[in-house]
Amino acid sequence: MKSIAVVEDEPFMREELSHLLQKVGYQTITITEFDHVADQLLCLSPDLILLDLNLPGCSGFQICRDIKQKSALPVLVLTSRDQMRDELHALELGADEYLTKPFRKERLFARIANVLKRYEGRSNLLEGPGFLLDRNTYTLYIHSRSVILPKNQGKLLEVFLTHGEETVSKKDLCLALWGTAEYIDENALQVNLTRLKKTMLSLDMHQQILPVRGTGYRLLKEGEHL
Amino acid sequence: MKSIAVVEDEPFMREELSHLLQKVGYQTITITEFDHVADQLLCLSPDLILLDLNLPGCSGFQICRDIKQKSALPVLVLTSRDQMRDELHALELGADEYLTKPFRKERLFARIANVLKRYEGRSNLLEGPGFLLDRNTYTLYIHSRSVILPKNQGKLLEVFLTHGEETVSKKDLCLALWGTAEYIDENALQVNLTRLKKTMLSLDMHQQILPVRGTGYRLLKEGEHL
DNA sequence: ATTGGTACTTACAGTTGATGAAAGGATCTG
DNA sequence: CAGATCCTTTCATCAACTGTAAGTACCAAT
Repeated sequence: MKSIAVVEDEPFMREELSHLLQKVGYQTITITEFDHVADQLLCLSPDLILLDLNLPGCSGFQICRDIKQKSALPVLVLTSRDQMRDELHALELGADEYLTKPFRKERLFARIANVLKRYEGRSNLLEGPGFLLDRNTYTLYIHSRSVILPKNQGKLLEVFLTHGEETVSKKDLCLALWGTAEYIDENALQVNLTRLKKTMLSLDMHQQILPVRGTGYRLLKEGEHL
Repeated sequence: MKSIAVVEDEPFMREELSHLLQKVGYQTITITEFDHVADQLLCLSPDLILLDLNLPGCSGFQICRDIKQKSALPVLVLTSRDQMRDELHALELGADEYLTKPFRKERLFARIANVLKRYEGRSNLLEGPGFLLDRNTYTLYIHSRSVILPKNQGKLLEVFLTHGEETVSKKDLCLALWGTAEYIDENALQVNLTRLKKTMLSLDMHQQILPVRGTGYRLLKEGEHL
């Protein structure tokens, strides 16, 4: 069953929404504490977020931005503000849909189904700057092309992506490749890294892998120049 | 530059749209012949389709369905009908967005940008009933899982999907596999079909491949039982 | 500048998995 | 039942990924 997080401060509305959604077969999670909403949501990681814009003490826009920055969770903005500016703003921030209150429940359901369908199968897609990586198959999507990375290269790239811009120790890399750090074959790791670098180059990925002497490796930050 | 196909029968509106879109940096393709619209669009394969529902002599719904069945091109339905029923219907058929006329151009642009962003990198995804197939890598997405099909199985599935529910001749299948129908190795084709069937079974795909005696093969229709 | 350590490159061979050939079995249709 | 059509299994070949090995380039401190 798909779960939907309802972020809405007005208690009656919140209950109503939750009830409606449950009736058509969704599991609902209601947010009642409006501090650190984005963090709460990231922690709960529902299948979809219904987000009201008018919240006490915090901006719905900000929440939307935070969520989109730190995850790929779908966000459906639901609000009584009927301002064009708001809608454009929300969409710019990465909201997936925008509905104004009052709404017909059929419309809401249709939009929810639409967004959920749209996200189907993306659950194991890792987002990198300018590309996507499927954690299962190590299929890499970049500039409307797609390539299958060899397993080892995929694993390495996956580790780098999940570590953001921090340095990843060789131990961790070996662990990811062979499940053990016991016997570290530095050379094999080295060769695999070289191969990954080569394929990344051939795909015009501006992302680069830099050595951190004596420690490990890290991704070149966006906009960073050596 | 992204290209947008405008499907709109009213000449003034069509020109207006085309002009607006060009001003903000899109290349536009206007459809002026309303026979076989879906085929025209598939052939042109623009980055996005702006589709009016009220067309002379053909149903916008049908066009939408056809397009979605044979491709994964993004469709933004734009219409003067303000019926809830139409909107729900369009969304069910797979439309990506629904806007009613009259519209503010900012809203249109925002939605277009939204849809385009959403489709980024997915240009070569083929949509089947309940799954997606990457035509490049033959990565299959189903039930939030993903599997890489061997090239031959991928090619076969691709052919079936692009043929909808029609029967595909063995000649066509051989052509897809080996680029030639000259020397048809019936057996090799057979073996590859069997393999595809097996993997489809193992993935719980309710879709099945049926033989059409003496002719070729076809996909089991949705909901059809043997 | 030299030197020891670290990072990189290249070539090669083993392994794995996809493919097509072959042969025989199952199923359909008249 | 007979002939055609369709299916299954097994096996050898081939391509691609991987680790090994050996050697080269780079760096940083003395």
